[in-house]
Formats: sequence, C-alpha cells, structure tokens
Amino acid sequence: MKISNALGALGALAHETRLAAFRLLVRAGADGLPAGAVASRLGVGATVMSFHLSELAQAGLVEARRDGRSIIYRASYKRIGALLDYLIEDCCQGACGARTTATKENCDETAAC
Amino acid sequence: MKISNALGALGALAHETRLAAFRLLVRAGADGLPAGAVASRLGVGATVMSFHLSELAQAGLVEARRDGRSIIYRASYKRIGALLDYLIEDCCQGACGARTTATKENCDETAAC
DNA sequence: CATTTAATTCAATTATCCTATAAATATCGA
DNA sequence: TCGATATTTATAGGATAATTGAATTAAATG
Repeated sequence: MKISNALGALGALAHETRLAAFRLLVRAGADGLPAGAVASRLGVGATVMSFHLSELAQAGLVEARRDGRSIIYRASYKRIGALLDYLIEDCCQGACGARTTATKENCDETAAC
Repeated sequence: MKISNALGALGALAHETRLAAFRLLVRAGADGLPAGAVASRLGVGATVMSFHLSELAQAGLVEARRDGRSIIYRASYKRIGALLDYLIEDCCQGACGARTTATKENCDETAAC
C-alpha cells in the first residue's frame, strides 16, 4: 500500500459516522447493506450518509453496487487488511507487529488502552 | 481502547507530516528523538513540527520528556498496538485479523494495495 | 547576568472539512 | 407515463484544522 492510500484510508476512518458505518458493513459481511439501511441503523440522514459512504468508497474501504433502487455497500476486507499490514510493517517495525490476534497474549492491557 | 481514543489516533495519523514523524519515531526506538531532529529530518519548520508532535501526543501516540534544552519524543508502542488491536478486532471481526505479520501469506496482494 | 539554543505558544490568515438544504438521477410499480 | 422510493449531486454556510511569523519560556554557557 502506498503512503497516499494509507493517508486516505486513515482520514476516511477518522470520523465518527464513517468509522461506525465501516464497522457496520464489516459486520454485515460480504452481502453488504443498502445505503438507507446504514443511515437508519446509525440514525443519520440519507444525504449525510451518502456523503460519508462516498468518502469511504473514495478511500477504497467500501465498494458500492446497484441492486434495483438500492445501492449496496460492502466493506473491502482487502483494503482494510492492506492498511493494517501497512501500519504493522511500515509503522511498527515489529515493535507492535506481535500484537495481533495471533500473538495477542504478549501484550499487557491497561485501562488507558 | 475506547472509540473516542481510536478516532483520535486515526485522525492524528491521517496527516502526511504526522504519519512521517510517527514512523520516524518508531524507527528511532525507545530512545526517541528531540523535536528539532524530527523537524530537520522531515524538512519542516520547528513551529509546525511542534504543533504536529503535540497533536500526536494528545492522541497518545507519542510521549515527550525533557532532557536539558531538548524535548525528546518517542513512539508509544502500547498505544499504536492498542489501535491495531481495535481495528483488527472491533472493525475486522476476523475477516482481516488473519492478515497480520504472523499469517500474512493468506493474502493475495494486488497493485492497488 | 546576558546570550545562545531548543522548543512552545500566541495571533492572524488561509485552507479544508462537515452539515444542511434543495435539486437531480435512477428504478420500480400502478 | 406518473408518482413514489432510494440515493446522489450541487451549493452554500459555518466550523475546524493547518501554516506562518512573532513573542515567550526554559535551560545551558560564558
């Protein structure tokens, strides 16, 4: 992943509504959810949701497809995975690469986390 | 990690100068680097560097200590690790938790990443 | 104690982002 | 085709963030 892509993805996720939408779409799985469902589940208007979903799409974190009147969004697991790889490898240099789901027990959690 | 902390850390990293500074501090290791060294290595002015380092500190991603005239910054491995854990567990739900340094070979990279 | 060095803080400007409203597009069903 | 539904696009505003230069704090040195 290029640095400009990482910056775009980080910026896209650095917003309350967009992070919530992305988490919702990850949980929705490969089928995704229509934009309206995302908006109503998050309690935001259709217009603002459309704006934020397109920001996520621009960053490559979600993909859109039309299904009749609805536009279905789904999370790009490949893209979020690439971002995580970038952060772990290019930014952590192994210092926190061990703190993944595979080897999480190496870390002592604190309340501050 | 709480969602507000994750948002703060994502926002702090979503800036070219700050991401570069954080990467530099990660590579500098536990000893860290004085603010002036970070500024000159990145080719930015002392004032703007100070601003961005304090943003990173506010997000908990770096820590500052005074050493004589210098103020030494170092990366918080705990904090970046906590952010990665949050993204992997709360946002990926296992869909990309496998894409870590430990099990990276499961992923097919593309040019887009 | 005055000077130099290191870094921050303040104030002002500029740029960017977010929200809200209104209008437009696309699809479906009567 | 007409109206209803789903979503996007366009526009304008207000809020937030970033940059710059000057002033300030803090520590070391002669």
